[in-house]
Amino acid sequence: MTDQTQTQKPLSTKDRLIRSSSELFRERGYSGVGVAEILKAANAPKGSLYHHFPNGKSDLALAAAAWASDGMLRLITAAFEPATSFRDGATTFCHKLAKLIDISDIWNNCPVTRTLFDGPENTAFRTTTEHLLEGWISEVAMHAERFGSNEEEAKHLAEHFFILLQGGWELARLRRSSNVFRNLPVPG
Amino acid sequence: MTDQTQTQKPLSTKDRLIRSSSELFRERGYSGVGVAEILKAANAPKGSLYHHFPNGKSDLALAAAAWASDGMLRLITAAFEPATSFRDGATTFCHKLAKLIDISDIWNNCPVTRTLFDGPENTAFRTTTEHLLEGWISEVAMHAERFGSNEEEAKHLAEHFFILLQGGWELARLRRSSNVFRNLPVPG
Amino acid sequence: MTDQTQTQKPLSTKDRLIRSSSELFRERGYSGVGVAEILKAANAPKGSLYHHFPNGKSDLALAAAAWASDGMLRLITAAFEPATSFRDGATTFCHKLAKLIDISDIWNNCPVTRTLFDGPENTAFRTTTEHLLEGWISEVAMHAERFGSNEEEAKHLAEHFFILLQGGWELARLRRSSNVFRNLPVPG
Amino acid sequence: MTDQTQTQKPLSTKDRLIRSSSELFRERGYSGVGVAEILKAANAPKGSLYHHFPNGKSDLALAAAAWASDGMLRLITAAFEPATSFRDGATTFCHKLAKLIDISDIWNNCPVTRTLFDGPENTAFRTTTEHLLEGWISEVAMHAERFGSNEEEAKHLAEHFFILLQGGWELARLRRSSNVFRNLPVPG
DNA sequence: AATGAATGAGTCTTCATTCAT
DNA sequence: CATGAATGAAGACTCATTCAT
Repeated sequence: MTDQTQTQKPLSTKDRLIRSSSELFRERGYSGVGVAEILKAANAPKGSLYHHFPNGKSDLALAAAAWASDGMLRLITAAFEPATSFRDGATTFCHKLAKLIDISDIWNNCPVTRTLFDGPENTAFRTTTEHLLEGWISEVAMHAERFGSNEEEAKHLAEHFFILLQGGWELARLRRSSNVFRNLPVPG
Repeated sequence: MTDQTQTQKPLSTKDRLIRSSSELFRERGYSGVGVAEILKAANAPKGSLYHHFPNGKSDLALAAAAWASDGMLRLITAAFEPATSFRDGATTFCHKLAKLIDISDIWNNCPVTRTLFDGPENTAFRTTTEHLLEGWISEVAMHAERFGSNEEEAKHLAEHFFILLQGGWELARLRRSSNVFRNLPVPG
Repeated sequence: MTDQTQTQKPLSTKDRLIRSSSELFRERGYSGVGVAEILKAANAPKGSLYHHFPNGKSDLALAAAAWASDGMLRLITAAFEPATSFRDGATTFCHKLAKLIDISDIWNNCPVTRTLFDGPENTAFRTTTEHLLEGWISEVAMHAERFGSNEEEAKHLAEHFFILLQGGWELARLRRSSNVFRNLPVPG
Repeated sequence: MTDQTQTQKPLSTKDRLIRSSSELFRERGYSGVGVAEILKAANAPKGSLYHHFPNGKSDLALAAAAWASDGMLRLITAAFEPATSFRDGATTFCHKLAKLIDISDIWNNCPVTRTLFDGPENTAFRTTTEHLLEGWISEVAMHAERFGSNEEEAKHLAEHFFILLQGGWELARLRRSSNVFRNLPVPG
């Protein structure tokens, strides 16, 4: 359904690095994952990382977060586009996310905050984090407007939903249960 | 009113270790803080950490999270006890937290998740995290019951509030603004 | 007058590699310069170094030192040929060198010792170093004979001058002043 | 005769690091020696270097150069103090140095320039290099004054001698012969 | 209870080189 | 000749912990 999952031909080293590291960072955070581990998971040789990502681990984390963020945007689209109302879209999104969590534990963490909030505190990390997460919010806001909200309302709805999503991830991790998302008090 | 703030006499080495590390862990996460840095911040001699905390950094992180969690519990009590309704208490809490964030950036992170979710994945960490955070939830639920909710409703209210709090911390960090808490859509 | 300076047409990749690396090696020594940096300075593609210099960096260093040594020989000739005495030639040489140092810092290092004494200790490096530097000495000795010295005297004069030159480079670097060469106690 | 050589009791880890690295740096230059090699030569564990020298290799190089420079100062004193004239002292120094070169090849390089001129180009390295080498020059100048030179003459004599010493090291290395020093055209 | 040296596994990164195209 | 991906050994350095005093 998406390039991310349907690809059949073997992935390039660069793509393997992005995907493997994305999963690892999401699971254990930027500082919790070593370069050696990433290389092993991606089945890539040591120096190859620095060919594709001159700044090494940090460059890779930025790319990994961006890639994972794309996945979230697709999930948002898949939930909200066919919906009949904002609340309907939000609820669908939560159930889809819960299902993904059940399938693979890595979904039980925000790929962006887990990867980038735990990283070095530099401009590149801040800028990318803002760009990606504000992208989620404006995407959701766009759907809210589509369902009749004015710009102001849409913005608030989207931010509210974002807060629930992030907080939901924390409670879901604490409770080790995807049901947190199934019961999320979604606005609308 | 509390040991945490009123103490005048010089703190013991152990207490200095707990407080200093608590701030550092909250700011940069478990893996983001080195033992050397903690010792320097606490002005504690090299080997002294292992005298008070035989298991070293991880023991200290558990103690630091517990100490910081106590501070949050006191903040909950201070907000909800004199309140006239759950919503009133929740709103007061949010404003108090926003003020603390304005005073010191370290409040702009959940001291427990930042310290323990980023740490080693072992039983002690899981158990302590659950104990501390569920403690927050049941404390809030207790106040909800006090304001008339039945047990079931109170539990939901408290969980909802917990989710908003955790999600609020993420958005506040993204936006670098304590106003996120002043505008939090508190339930009640 | 020389290929080295008058060439107008664009240099070949090989020549660009030799010139760029020669400057870099002279500035920072063999181990102080990375292959990547040389390729960037020469604007040469990655694998191209190994096309022209099968043994890579070390081959290139040998060629770079030889090229730079030629420049020194030309400087010797330019100073001693029109001179009226050995001392006159030596003094002229020192002033010419001082001027070059003022123009570009790279002249403030012996291109041969800086490039080859700092390199791998193998036969090729030793042989080339000897060949180049003894070439300087016999060139100077040749001029000494031209001015009337017998073979023995000429050899001593040339070695003495060589020692002053090498030592001068060290003191000039220490003092960061080309005047060291203007005041060199030249023999003759 | 000196602390440097007469010590009988086992050296501390720190001293072993300084002495071993001093020899290695003098032989192959700052960039030519790896930390692992130093640790092996000093029989010291990995982390121990950073306990004694917080800035690692560069700190160690500064200490090693200072230690070796002390040795040179002692050699200067031993040659000039009992001398009957500057030229006598200078000649004695050259013969002593030649003997040391015959005993151990490491003496056939200036311990300071080889260690520090090849290192990172920062203020600490520049300052230390100047301090140490100007120390040699003023020590020699002091002896020149003792033998009757006025301040100006003494300074020139010392600089001249320094240049011959440094240049001598280069020619001695090129020729692989300590006789260069035995025939050095010492001033006086 | 305090101290600072010792320890070595582990960190990320750079290196010169080789390979396939 | 040119290109850029691949390669892994080696680079310097940091880490939490242990030990002897």
